[in-house]
Amino acid sequence: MTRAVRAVRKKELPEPGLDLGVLPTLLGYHVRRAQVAIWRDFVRSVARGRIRPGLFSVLVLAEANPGIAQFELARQLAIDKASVVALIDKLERARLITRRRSTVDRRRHGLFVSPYGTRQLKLLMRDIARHEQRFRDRLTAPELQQLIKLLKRLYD
Amino acid sequence: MTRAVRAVRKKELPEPGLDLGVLPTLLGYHVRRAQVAIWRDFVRSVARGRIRPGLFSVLVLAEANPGIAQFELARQLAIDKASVVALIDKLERARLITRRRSTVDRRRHGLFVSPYGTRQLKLLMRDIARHEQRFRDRLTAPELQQLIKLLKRLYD
DNA sequence: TATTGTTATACTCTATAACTATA
DNA sequence: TATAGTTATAGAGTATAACAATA
Repeated sequence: MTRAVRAVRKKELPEPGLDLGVLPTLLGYHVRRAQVAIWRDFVRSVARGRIRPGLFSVLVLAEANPGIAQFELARQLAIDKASVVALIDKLERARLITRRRSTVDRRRHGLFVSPYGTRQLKLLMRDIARHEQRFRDRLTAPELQQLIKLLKRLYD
Repeated sequence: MTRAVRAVRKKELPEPGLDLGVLPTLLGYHVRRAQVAIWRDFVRSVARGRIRPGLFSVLVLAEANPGIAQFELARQLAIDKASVVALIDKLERARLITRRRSTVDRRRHGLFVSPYGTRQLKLLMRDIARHEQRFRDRLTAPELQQLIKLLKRLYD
C-alpha cells in the first residue's frame, strides 16, 4: 500500500481511537465490561476452564445447603428448573455431586456434594482466591466495600 | 401433606433462607448479579426485546464511527470477527445498517447506519434512558460516579 | 390439581477452522 | 504472506412445552 493511500485511509476509516458514542454514559455498559473481564479471568484461571462460574455456584450452594432441591437452586440462580438439570448432570458425571431421592417427598432429588467434591471444592477455592485477588488488588479495602454495597443496590 | 411431614421437611430440606456460602464474599458474584438484573431489564423494556445489548452497542458504534470496519468492531467488543458477521447480518436485514465496500481497501466493508437506523436509534434511546433511570434511581449522583469509576478500574 | 424433575427442542451468543478476495 | 470478511460447525447457557411421578 502506498503512502498516499495510507493517508487517505486515515481520513476515510476510523482508526485506533474509536468513538464510543453514548456507551460510556451508560451504567449497564460498565457493569457488562467489568463482568466480562472477571468472567474471562475466571475461565482462564480456575480449574483450567473446566468449572465455569455457573457450575461453581451450584457446587457452593449444594455444599452450603446439603439436600437442596433442584427447583430451589433454579430459583436462587434465577434460571428455569429445566436448565438446572444439565448443570447437575455435568456435576454428577464429574462425581462432584450426587442426587438422592428424598424419603419425605419422593418428588425431590436432594443434592449432596460428594466427599471427593468437597475436596475438589477446596482446591477450587485456591484458584478462586487468586482470581479474586487480581481484582481486589485494583481497589482499596474501603473501595471494595463501597463497590459491593452499590452493586447490591442494583440487584436487591 | 401432614403437619408432621412438614415439620420433618423443615429439618431435612433447606428452605427460604438459603445459605449462599462463600458467594457473597466474591466480587464476581455481585458484578454478575448486577449485570443479570440490568440485562433482563434491558430486554424487557428496550424495543420489546428485539434489540439486545449486543446489537445496541454495534448500532451506537457504527453511528459514532461511520465506515467502521467489522474487525474494528470485533476488537472493541472483544469478540471474534466471525461473530460480528451474524450481528451485522441481523442489523442489515432490519435495514438499520448497510455494508459498503471501501474503495480504498476493497477487503473492508465499511458500516453505515441508514437514515432509518438513525431514526430508530433515537427512538431506542428513549427506552434506554428510562431503563438507565430505573437503576440510577437507586443511587445518588456521587454514588453513580463512584460506581462507574470503580467498575472501570476492574476492566481497564 | 399442583409440584418436582425430566426430555425434547430451539434460540442467543460465542469460538475455531477453513475458505475467498484482496493487499 | 497477511488481512478482512465469510461460511460451516460446535459448544455454552438459557427458555418453553409436554410429560411422568408424586403430593
